Amino acid sequence: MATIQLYNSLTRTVDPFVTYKPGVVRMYTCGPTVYHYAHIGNLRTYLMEDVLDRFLRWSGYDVRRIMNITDVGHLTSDADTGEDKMLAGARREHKTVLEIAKFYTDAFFEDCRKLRIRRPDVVQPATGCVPEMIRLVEGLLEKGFAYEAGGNIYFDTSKLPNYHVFLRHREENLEVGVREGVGEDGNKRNKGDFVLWFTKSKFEDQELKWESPWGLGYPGWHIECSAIAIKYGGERLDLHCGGIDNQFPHHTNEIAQSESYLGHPWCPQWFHVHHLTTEGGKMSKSSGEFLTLSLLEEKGYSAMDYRFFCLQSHYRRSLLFSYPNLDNAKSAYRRLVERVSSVADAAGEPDGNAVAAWRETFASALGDDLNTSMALTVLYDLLKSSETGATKRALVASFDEVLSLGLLDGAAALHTADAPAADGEEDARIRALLDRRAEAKKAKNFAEADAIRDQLKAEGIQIIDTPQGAVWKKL
RNA sequence: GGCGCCAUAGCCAAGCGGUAAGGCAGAGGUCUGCAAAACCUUUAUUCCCCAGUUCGAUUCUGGGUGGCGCCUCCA
Repeated sequence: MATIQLYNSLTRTVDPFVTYKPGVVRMYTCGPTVYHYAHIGNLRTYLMEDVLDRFLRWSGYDVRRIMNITDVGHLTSDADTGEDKMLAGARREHKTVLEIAKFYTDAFFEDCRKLRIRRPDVVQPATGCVPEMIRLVEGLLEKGFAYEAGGNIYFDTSKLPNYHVFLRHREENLEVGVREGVGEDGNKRNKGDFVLWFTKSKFEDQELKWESPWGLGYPGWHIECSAIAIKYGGERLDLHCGGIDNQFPHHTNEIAQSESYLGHPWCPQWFHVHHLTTEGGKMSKSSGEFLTLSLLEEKGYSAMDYRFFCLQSHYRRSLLFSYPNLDNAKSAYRRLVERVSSVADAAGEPDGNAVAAWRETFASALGDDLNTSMALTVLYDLLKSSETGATKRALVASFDEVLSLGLLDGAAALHTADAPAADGEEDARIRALLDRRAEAKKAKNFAEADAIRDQLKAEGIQIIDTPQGAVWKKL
């Protein structure tokens, strides 16, 4: 197993990757809040986590990736004045909360499918784990880490000697209500305290409520991840992932809850993906153009163009999204697939030694804090090298288990020229036009030849002239 | 107010103590009736600025400047 190093947000250094049980990775990745479509910034995080997941598997680890689906309890504010996001979405679309959740969960996984993101081994909606959350809150109350105030249960952050594990915040410097619309909750004993369970909310029309020892209510946001992570990942998690903005308060609160409940350290390694930004700053659903994968597709970009765009950059750097930048990735991806297609059908046996050596180079690029940009360079170097076609083909297939760029599939799709398209009639019509163009060229009637070329181009069909004659492909 | 991250060619982006990877775009070439596609060649005397450490700094330290994020909706 090659050496793997990852930046750890807890230690703030690049550390050797370790697991509690050798060879086994329990990996938790915060999932989407399903009250709206995911934007491409959200998707970047899942995409980079997917590369990590795939790379660990490729390296021989037995990985279990767990993901929650937030379909309840994610408030627009953590004070008890907050409105539930799911409820807001439901109101917007005149549907029930669960209908909304179902619809957007499906939409989310459809985006993931297009982006070739492996489906996590465990996908758990929060609404399916309420008893586990209640048990966790009970445990925290028993151990004295939580208190009841004004009908809600709060976590008492003053009970922890080191609550701010990621950032060196000092309690007195925290500003309450930095963002617009966030009010102060008078029930809290300390500024950092947060709600574990609500029974009282100013939004009494909360649609989903559960019976609990404290009355009819619903869970706070942070408790769902602790409950789901412990249920499926056990008491010792190896790796916890998420967007950088979740470092505080969400992940900080998760650690506080989980470790207080378990009574021992919980997860030693934290992987945070930085933001996709636009010229105006951080991408959000409310401001500016709402950039979804579907929108990119409408504009002529494929999911793989976007995946390539993300892979070119490092997960721990913010990435500037712009259409010119995406155009850049689009043509780079197209050309990459073009190059791969030249070895896609290579016959013969790959050279075992060469395969091992290239795999090692590839592994050390990704093992160095998931340097995807460098991994792509290894791919380019391979394609440029003097290795045989069979060796290249085998390695492209291997690398693509991690990169998941659909390289060989994409290359196969380019071969419409050789293999007639499924629609034989269409193919025959185009071939007839190509023959007419060949005749025209022979007769030096270039005006007609060019007219045919322009006509096909207008239909989205590109003519490629080869020494053996013209072939075509769809653009 | 506090806590962090970042600054490398026209653009994206690696490298992080030994003299600037890779990709896109651009330029030149091969091919072509002309194109397109493909392929080949080429593109930073220099890494935001100023000090310091060092034989040597894009890389380390200090100080600036600029951009971004977090401080209870956020991936």
